[in-house]
Amino acid sequence: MTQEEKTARQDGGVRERLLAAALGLFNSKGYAAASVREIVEASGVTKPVLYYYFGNKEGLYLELMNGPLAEFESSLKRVTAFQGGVTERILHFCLTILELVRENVEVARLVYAIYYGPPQGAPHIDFNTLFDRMVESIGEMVREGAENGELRPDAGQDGAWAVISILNTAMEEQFCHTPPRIDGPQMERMLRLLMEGLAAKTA
Amino acid sequence: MTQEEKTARQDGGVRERLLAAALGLFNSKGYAAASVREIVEASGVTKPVLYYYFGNKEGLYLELMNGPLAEFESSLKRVTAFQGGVTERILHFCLTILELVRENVEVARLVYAIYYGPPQGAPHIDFNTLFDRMVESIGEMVREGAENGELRPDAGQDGAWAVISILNTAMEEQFCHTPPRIDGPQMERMLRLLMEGLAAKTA
DNA sequence: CATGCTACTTACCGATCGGTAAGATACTAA
DNA sequence: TTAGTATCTTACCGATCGGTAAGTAGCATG
Repeated sequence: MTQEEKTARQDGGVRERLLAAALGLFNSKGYAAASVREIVEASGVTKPVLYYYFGNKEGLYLELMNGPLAEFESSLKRVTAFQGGVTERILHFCLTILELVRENVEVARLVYAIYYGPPQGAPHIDFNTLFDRMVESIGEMVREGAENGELRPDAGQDGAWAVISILNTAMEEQFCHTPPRIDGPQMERMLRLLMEGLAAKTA
Repeated sequence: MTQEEKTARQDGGVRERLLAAALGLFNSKGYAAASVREIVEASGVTKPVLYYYFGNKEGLYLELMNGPLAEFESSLKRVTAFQGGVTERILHFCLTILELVRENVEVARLVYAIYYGPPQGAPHIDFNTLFDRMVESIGEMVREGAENGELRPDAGQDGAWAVISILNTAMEEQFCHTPPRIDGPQMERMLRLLMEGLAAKTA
């Protein structure tokens, strides 16, 4: 066996296979009802391998979550750098987030299931900071819009939450329906209707 | 033992206690992770009693769901009878639905967990018709408003879905946060902002 | 009192659960 | 070749799972 073959054994993709299988099964059955036995069977390895790589079921779950979460969080940071009028910035923000969700539907689905569902014995993961970050960013944009006269002065919290509602529901649609009943263009149109209600009155 | 005491034994509330315990545990742990043992323990009876009344775990779950679902559905029918301008009708509709959710937070929480989460081995319950009914009612009101000139002619699907988004997110807030970040009055303000964007242009 | 029914208990079942000890295999370095 | 390490397997563990058979207690009726 050569050095490359050693690499192949070391990096035979066991970790990735386990993570992929776990994602699928946690999504389709939930944490509690997805057994270690079926996860390893779907990965083509034996049970102690899972314990070798991840310590236990919880460790697998935490690693499954923490990777995409960090990625999503860094993407969230980047998207707030967009420049333009407030309406265009809000649209850009929401469309980018929605695209992110569409590119990671399975992970997003699991995140939402965890957020809305019971823990099922799974270790606690706090998604609030992520969602709160989005709420905050949108709130900041609406506030700026109200201050610079682009949006009505009383747009504030209510306006921000109305934007968040449209984004949130559009995101949820990506994994609740096949095909989703709301796509990017439709969410944009919805937001534009709302932004008209938020617009400063010039008459 | 008298006839009243017989009644007491027959109606000692065992069914209700089992349903209440199941609701709490399904909500806090999920269907799969909530065991029959802990449900009966929380009810103060023994395991075969659950099987006596409900046949099995699935039967308990189905009965737990079907009761409130039927109630929610009949409430939904009644709420569409309200008369008034389209904006007022939409507001009334959404506020009533939100109030219904607030009065049945535990059931609503479980419904959402089921809707967004994996089945966990639980029997399938179709919530789509319920949600679809709401989507349809709101769509109908927006359509009427566009036809009678109260709303802009292109309000249609996008406007309806924007309303649904706000209602949906407000509903979810009732069990995601304590206290919820969106209450009835705030949802109303959000909807009014949106309705301004949907309003027919008279200028 | 005997019988039948309802509501409930005790004790048990086979199956599956997450996890682990002991061992085997492959590889590398000395 | 030996020793150590990484990666993996077989076989097993105690605990819990949903479910059930057999029995008991309470009650009403004839």
